[in-house]
Amino acid sequence: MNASVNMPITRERIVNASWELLRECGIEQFTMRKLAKQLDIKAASLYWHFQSKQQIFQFLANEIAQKVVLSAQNEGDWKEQLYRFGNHFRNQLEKYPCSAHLMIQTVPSGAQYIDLINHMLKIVEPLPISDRRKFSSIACVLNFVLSFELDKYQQHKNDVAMKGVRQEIEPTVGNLPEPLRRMYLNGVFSDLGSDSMFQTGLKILIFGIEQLSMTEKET
Amino acid sequence: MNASVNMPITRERIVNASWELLRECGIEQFTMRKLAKQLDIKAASLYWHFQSKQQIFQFLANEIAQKVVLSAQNEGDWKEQLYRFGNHFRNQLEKYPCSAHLMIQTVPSGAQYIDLINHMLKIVEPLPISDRRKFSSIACVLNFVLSFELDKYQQHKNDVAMKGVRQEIEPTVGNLPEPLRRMYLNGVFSDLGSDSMFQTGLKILIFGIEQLSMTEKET
DNA sequence: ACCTGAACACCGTTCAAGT
DNA sequence: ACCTGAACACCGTTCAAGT
Repeated sequence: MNASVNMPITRERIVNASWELLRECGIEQFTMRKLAKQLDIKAASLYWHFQSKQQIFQFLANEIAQKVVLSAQNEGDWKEQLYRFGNHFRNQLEKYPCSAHLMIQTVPSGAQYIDLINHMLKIVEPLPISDRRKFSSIACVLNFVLSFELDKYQQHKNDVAMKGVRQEIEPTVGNLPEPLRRMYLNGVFSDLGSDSMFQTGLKILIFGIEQLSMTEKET
Repeated sequence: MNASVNMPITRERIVNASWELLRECGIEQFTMRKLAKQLDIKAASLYWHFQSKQQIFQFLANEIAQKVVLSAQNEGDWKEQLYRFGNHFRNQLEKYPCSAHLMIQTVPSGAQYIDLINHMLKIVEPLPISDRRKFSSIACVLNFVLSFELDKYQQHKNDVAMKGVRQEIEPTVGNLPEPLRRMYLNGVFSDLGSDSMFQTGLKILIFGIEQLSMTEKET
């Protein structure tokens, strides 16, 4: 598959091939044997460079975290920063296949992951709330962005699975309960992973964090 | 394993055994062969009752969704309702093993899942915002609760994996960056899946949704 | 109708052996 | 140091055959 015939196998080449394989097959079809084939070696050879499949995934997740932190920029007050960061984070996730899956499956022990958390903590640092609440706040944002991408991936998978099998879902529209039915007919579901939905969610979170700080101040 | 020697295999018995197996092994070790062994039958037999492992998972997820909707009660204004529902949802998820995993992996096509969405939509129905924003709002809440349980599960897995290997994490505390270091020393991480963290997250979301409605009204 | 034996086409991982 | 052959201990799923 790979053009390079005799280039030595490096960690970097394995990582590149992994991204390619993830893009082609998705994470559930990602296989050590397929990965090896892509590099024109045998599966067993991979274990000289990485001690397990899980470790490869960890490495990929760390790479994403690193990219996110490195290319992030902080300007403006905490609200602007958090808003910008949310969007930036999402943009980065979209560049890598299965990125959200990788980050969720991963134990957040890598240095890059820690940097990511810390970067977010610094944004909410000036807020007049307890450390616990700061942490809760950024956990919300992090989980929101990740699960947003996760949902989009799931939905895309459903879409390709349902290809042409629309007749199985169409008849059920009739007995959808209200208000779901109305929303479905208004096409609310067609923009399930859309940008506007993301912006709304992020807005909710930032509004909420702001409000949390304000009520805290009073007490 | 099961006491019943000659009871016929029913869908219900398979489902019960599945819950048991999930509780014992977790979702990643859930195996058709193990499930069969628990019922004193062969793996192949399961395929007469369910067409695939995925379908069993779907069924379990639907069962959770159903329980959540059925035992939910709506009192008070939308804020109270949403707050109560968030807690109720989480309580139900905690009763079932791997519940969040099941619900995330699942395609939200089952009637029970639809009822769940619809139940939440009804709560935010009186809000003066567009349908799209209503949908975004409840998606946020849903994802929050699910990813909260997901994180807790992950963290628990890490804990048992790290059992007695503390010395590998302890030395790194020294070079944790600020403000993460301070928070770690203050024990913020010890209550990672705690109730107070959940309440804070939920509060943020509800505050945020409220704020969203207020700014919408102005325009 | 319901269950099983036996197989198929895979997995991740290990390890002695090769170069 | 780096790679492979061959195996181990599994998977989910199918299907002819049994009762």
